[in-house]
Amino acid sequence: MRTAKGRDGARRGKNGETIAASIRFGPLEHWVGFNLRMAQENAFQAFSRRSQEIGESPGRFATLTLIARNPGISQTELSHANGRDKSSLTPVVEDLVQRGLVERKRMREDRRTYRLNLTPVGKKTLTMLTRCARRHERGLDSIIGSRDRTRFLQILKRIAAEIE
Amino acid sequence: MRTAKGRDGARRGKNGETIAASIRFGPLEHWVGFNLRMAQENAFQAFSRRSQEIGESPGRFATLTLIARNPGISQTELSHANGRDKSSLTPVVEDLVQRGLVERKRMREDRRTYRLNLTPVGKKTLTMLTRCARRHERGLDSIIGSRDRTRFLQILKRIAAEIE
DNA sequence: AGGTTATAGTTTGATATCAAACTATGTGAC
DNA sequence: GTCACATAGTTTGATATCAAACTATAACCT
Repeated sequence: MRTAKGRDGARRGKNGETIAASIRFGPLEHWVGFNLRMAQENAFQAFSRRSQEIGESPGRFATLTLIARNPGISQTELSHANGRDKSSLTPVVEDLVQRGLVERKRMREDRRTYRLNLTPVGKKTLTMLTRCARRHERGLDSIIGSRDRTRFLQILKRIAAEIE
Repeated sequence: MRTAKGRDGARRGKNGETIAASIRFGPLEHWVGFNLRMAQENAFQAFSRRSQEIGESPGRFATLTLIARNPGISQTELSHANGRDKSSLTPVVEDLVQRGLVERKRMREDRRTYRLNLTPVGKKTLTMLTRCARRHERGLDSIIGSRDRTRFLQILKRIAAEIE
């Protein structure tokens, strides 16, 4: 076990174990890009664990929410709203339809387009996932602190919207 | 062109185009997890475009920086520091060694472990990538604003460290 | 109508990632 | 010394993603 090899200072890896200590991050330490990635990936992993407890993939959550809130949404609209390429959505929708969470109908007016809607089963699943997400958010909130939360969220939104 | 189909309100997709408008995000709007993902992914894409201009993959940047700052680091230490599984690093290191950016030597004391170091070519590449990253950071800084930057960074670090 | 162009969704090929199984070395107990 | 166990790195198999090519419809212009 040669983790701390003479130098000192401890740090936590994503599974909570103490990692090699003594790692120098140099400029990464102070750069937003790197820390944004670390925060997002760790938060995503945490949510992933939670949603696996109820047997759903974490990526399904935003998809189901967007369908629930926008009944009849098309796949392309959905993929944009969710920040993914439309081609990524093909297998996801296929799976959701397969498992009876989502209903998919061709539009009359434009037979290229599908309309997506949640089935009752889909709504039930979304309810459970939403409970998961709320617990997850409570965890995040307690880390961020209620004083900074609004500002923090605003900055995240601005980054997503304005970075070029 | 049937993007805005009677409803209103505009929004920007990741390539800057106006997207379907009228999408309702429901609770996602106010949730940190979702907005963290959107911010990170858009920021990463932006950096990706920049680093492609100099012909390097964006993921190489953190890797090279960590090697530069921790000469002789092992692959496992590096993967932890970078928040990736050690197995993900195998092809990356192979590529970097192949292209002469990184030098890789077996340790005497422990012949399971490799030591990684930058070659002169690797250092030069890192210098260019660092310039890219600095431009990227300036973009982020101007979005965040200097008043909130420190606090924002601190929160990101706390999320990465504390979320479970 | 016919031809051009745009759009919705799928397919295909590439990349990045993880987790678990594996190989090889090393460490410690006895 | 030898056997059980731990560790460093690789391999393998699965997943998620993108981008570009493709199919089918639709819209528009003449």
